[in-house]
Amino acid sequence: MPELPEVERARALIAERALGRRIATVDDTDAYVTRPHGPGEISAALTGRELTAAKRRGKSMWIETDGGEGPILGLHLGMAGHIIVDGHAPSERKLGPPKPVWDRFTVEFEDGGALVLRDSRRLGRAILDPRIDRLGPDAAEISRDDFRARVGRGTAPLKTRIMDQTVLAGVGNLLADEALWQAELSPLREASSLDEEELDRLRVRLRAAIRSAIALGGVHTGEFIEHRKRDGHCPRCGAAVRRATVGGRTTFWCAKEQV
DNA sequence: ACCTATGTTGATAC
DNA sequence: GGTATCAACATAGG
Repeated sequence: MPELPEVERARALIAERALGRRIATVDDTDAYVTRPHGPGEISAALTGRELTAAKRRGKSMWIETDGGEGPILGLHLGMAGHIIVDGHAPSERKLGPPKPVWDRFTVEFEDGGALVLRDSRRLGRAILDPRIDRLGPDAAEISRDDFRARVGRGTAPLKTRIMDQTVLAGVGNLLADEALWQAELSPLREASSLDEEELDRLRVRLRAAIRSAIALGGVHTGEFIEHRKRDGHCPRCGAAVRRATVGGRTTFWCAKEQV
């Protein structure tokens, strides 16, 4: 489920519970999650370092060490990853019974606690010195002018455009459907066909949806999300929701209101 | 049992 | 460069 709101909650968890602690050992033996690093490479770089900052842009987060002087640990939750610190999760939703094999990457501290990347699907990542320069501006921070210029162009469908992480960082499939529903815009609209009023409306609604999701616990708390299913109905007007594949992702929208 | 679906990203081809 | 498609992983559900 991780989109921007879930990642922000994970980042906040790290900031609250893991900063100021020194690394004793690192389990980086999952070669897939830590690719392209070799086994022991991340461990060698991080052992003995102190975690000093936890930052985020879109769905990517990273932890600085030794006041920014040490190596940077990049973390990505993929499609099913969670961050656990000393057994605490961000409490955004029930975690199923964890299996030890789901702990793909672990940082143990000198005080005995640990930070774990728990990921049933193994599509999360833990790498050194992640490249965040390819990401667009964070979806929660982007300015009005920047949003107009970056989103309002191209021939791709609007939904595809706002999910392009190089255009705007942080919007996933569910958040996209929620924001487009809030803004009453069709996911199929050609991105460059939006006027400034529509772009501004989308930005405002998107930011509101993000803030709400962070506060309430995740994107699944969105007002439209529970109606986002086959035979669902629009919670505003009652019209049947339409379903289609847009940009390779399953998409639901109110065909009556979203134009 | 078998098939389809799934919140992300990246590689590849046109 | 922009856009579309598929694959990577593993699990859940009809």
